Amino acid sequence: MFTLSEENYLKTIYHLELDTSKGISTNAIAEQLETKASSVTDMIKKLSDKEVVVYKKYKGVNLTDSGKKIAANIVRKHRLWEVFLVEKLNFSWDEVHDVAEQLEHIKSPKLINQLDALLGFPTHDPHGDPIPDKDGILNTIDKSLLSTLQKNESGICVGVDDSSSEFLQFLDKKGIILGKKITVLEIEDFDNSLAIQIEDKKLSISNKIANNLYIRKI
Amino acid sequence: MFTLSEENYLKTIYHLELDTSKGISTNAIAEQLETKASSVTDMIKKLSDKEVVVYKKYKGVNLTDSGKKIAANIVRKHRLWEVFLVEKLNFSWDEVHDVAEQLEHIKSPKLINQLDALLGFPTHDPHGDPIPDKDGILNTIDKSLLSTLQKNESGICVGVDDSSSEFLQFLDKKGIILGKKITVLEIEDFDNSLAIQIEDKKLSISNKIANNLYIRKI
DNA sequence: AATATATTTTAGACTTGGCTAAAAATTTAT
DNA sequence: ATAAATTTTTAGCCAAGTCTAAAATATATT
Repeated sequence: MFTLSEENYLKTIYHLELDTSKGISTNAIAEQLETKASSVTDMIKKLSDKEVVVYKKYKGVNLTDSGKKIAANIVRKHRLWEVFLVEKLNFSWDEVHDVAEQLEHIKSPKLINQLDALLGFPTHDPHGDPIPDKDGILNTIDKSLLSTLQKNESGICVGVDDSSSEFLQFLDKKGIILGKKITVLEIEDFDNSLAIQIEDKKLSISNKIANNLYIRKI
Repeated sequence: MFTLSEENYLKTIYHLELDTSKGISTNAIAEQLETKASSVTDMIKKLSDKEVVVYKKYKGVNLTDSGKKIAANIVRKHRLWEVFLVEKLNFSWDEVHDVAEQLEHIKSPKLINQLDALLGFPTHDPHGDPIPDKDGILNTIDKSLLSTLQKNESGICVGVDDSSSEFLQFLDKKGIILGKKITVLEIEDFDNSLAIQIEDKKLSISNKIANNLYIRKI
């Protein structure tokens, strides 16, 4: 069994491993968890003793298969709870993260299986991130940043990179909603801002926005 | 804000105060929490500093109004989660306690209010215990132990005293369900066992059972 | 009322998870 | 290739929450 702290470390390493194939540095972990590298070193030793990570001094850390499974299960719980909060409890997608961060540590396999069923076995959370299955397998779909579309190309909005409250509320305000079709009408050379069409609305968005919004090309 | 441990102490004192009007002894708390009296003394000092309990050395402890409110809110969360598990996730009433024990510590007022609404503002948990309202007020109903009924008297089954898994499963097996009408057909002098009628079934139950089952007299 | 018994508190220690500051190893730059 | 800069680890300390053993207080007995 793992403590709250251990679970948070595993989850953090899991997320960091999705971006790089190398060993995860103590510094990178410390930054994510808002703690100090020295504390990370201590914790990694514990996790290494429990055989959920492999650790070579000064060389970074990686999850073992068993560690990966545990971490994926925490992510699974987090994302299922997010779906629950939005679908059943009328939370908006920018309100769910902190609560899911707490709920993900509840230990009860039956609870999660039943929750999964209640929600109709969702495959993605409210931000478009995939929900790992019971075995920790991630069903990743083929998504691209909106900024990679050429003029006159279209895509279905399928997720966000930045899922901060501010960004999500901004998208709400603009009427940008997952599942909607976006067409690039124009790309401005001088600042890479985009003129896009979503539903029957035309709007202009900055390059920064386009770099944080995922679409599935069509 | 209160730690997990502090919340568990407050909840325990709250429950103990429902039984006696005196100060709650450190020993009583230690027994409930499966810890040692010395640990309880330490924690009580902390809670006293935070002004959620009043404490006189060697004289036991009591909740302040503010402590009572906090404790009632934890109990409220516990019981709402129990209803959720039974009503929405198909848990049986003997499976909910341990999970609710975890869920009661999740901090999010919106979560609880929405959950309350989703469940239709229930007044009692699956064991018949009342759910404190937002202000911590307990809507206690007039209930008696089944063992207090005389021959040929009847009552509606409204709760259990012992809510251990074993007892609850026993009741399931016998077909004794909250809300059903029970009539005492016979009281045996030598062991105080009861012959009862519930729905169209007649069965015999021991005095121990009758001492753990609440009914509302009719 | 004095003593015996039971309860409660204090004192000191341990574990977990964290910190700072200094030392060690690694990487980058000259 | 060596010096400088950066990263990582080690060493030692701290707070929360718990424990055991001993001391203090309260309660029960004669």
